[in-house]
Amino acid sequence: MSSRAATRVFQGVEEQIATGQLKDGEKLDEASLAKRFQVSRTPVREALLQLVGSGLATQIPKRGCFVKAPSFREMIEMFEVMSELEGMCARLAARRISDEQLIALEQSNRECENAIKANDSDLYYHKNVEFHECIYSACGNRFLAEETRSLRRRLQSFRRLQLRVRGRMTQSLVEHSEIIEAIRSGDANQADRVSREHVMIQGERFNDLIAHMEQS
Amino acid sequence: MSSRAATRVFQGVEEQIATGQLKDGEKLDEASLAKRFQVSRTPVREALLQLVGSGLATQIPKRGCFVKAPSFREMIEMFEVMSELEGMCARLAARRISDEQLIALEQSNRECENAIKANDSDLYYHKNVEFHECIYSACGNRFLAEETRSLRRRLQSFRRLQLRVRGRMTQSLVEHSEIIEAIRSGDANQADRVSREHVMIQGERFNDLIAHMEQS
DNA sequence: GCGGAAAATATCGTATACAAAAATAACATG
DNA sequence: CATGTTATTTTTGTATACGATATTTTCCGC
Repeated sequence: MSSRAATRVFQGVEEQIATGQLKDGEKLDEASLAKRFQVSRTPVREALLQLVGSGLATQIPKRGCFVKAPSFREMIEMFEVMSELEGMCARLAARRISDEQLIALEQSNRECENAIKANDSDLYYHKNVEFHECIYSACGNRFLAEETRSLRRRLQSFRRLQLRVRGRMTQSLVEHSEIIEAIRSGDANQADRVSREHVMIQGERFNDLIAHMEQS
Repeated sequence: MSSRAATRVFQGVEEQIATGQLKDGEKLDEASLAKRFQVSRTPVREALLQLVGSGLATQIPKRGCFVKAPSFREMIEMFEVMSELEGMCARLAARRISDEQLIALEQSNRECENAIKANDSDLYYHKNVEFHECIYSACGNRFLAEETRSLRRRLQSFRRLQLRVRGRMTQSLVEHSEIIEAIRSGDANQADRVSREHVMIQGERFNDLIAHMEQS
């Protein structure tokens, strides 16, 4: 439980947008949110500011705040950028990774493997984050790492769904191995290429998922 | 004059950070800022939130807000990412640009040329922004365009200095022509490569500039 | 009955007041 | 003199109150 009311509101609304309880275009009324979260308007306003800042809402001057859930198109666009950033991280990591960092990378991939063997998709989810975190740390560009992390967080809620797609975890692991191999051998171009594909495949899976959801 | 006090404070502090009046690590005291800008603490707090959101300040819980001017290293890192994003925009634009957009791109470059002939570096600055804006629009990925714009804004104040470096404007124009040529011929790889270099050269110039400033 | 103007109402942005938490300072005790 | 405890003070976070502006409603003239 966060000590800050503003943070609670922010995360609460964020959650409700991600889960679809708050739909695109819906009005984020300050008074209603204040009542719903049992706080005053002040922290609600701060939360809304942050939501606008992180692109989850839009503020039409003197008209109010509205939910801005990413459209299908925007999701694809975000994946396109994500694949570029992941590729860049891997490319730089291939050149700059230290021995210790390489060991940590390999270790985290083994843990991914164990999670699959245990058929624990939640565990896999976390270990997968760790795997990519290793690459971000190893890219030697903290700004890039932070930007990539930020975008990852934004795609996170959708990403969690993707892993439940049949066979995705195993396939993902194969791709991880390819990434590791490229980084280990210092092949920047290959690391870049494989990482991009790793993300874009998820984008395609996401596509499948949406299509599947729309059918039912 | 902005109608919002919060915005005035935000832009004011942003400006003072960019110009070095507010130095790295300096405390952003709510009460002082409120007095300085002749407003109450409420809009000051909103401004600080936005500053933190855009990475210009850090908030240590229960300790206050502090200026976080990018270090030299961070600047280099940001340029590294910027070159990747610009490259991506150009690469996608090479594949997706429409005839009208291509014409607009060529037009804005001619205007850059005129600005140089008139030796008007301020005008060149704006026309240069327009030139790149054309590419962003043509990349067919609005999310990417917005991210690139955002990072450009963040590097903006430094960028303005770079243009005053001797001969930079003319050199920049040559690079623009190369970018246009690559995009016109639909050579995505070339567009990517040239655009990256276009940005990275600026990064290097920035490096020169800093080195020069440190000497004096 | 319809269009437009004016009043009423809602809502946003800002100011101020208050409460809670933490840092600093002062003090007492060993 | 040092250390631990307590009090003071600073500062943060939240609530509420007020003024301004936009929107809606109502009412009057046509």
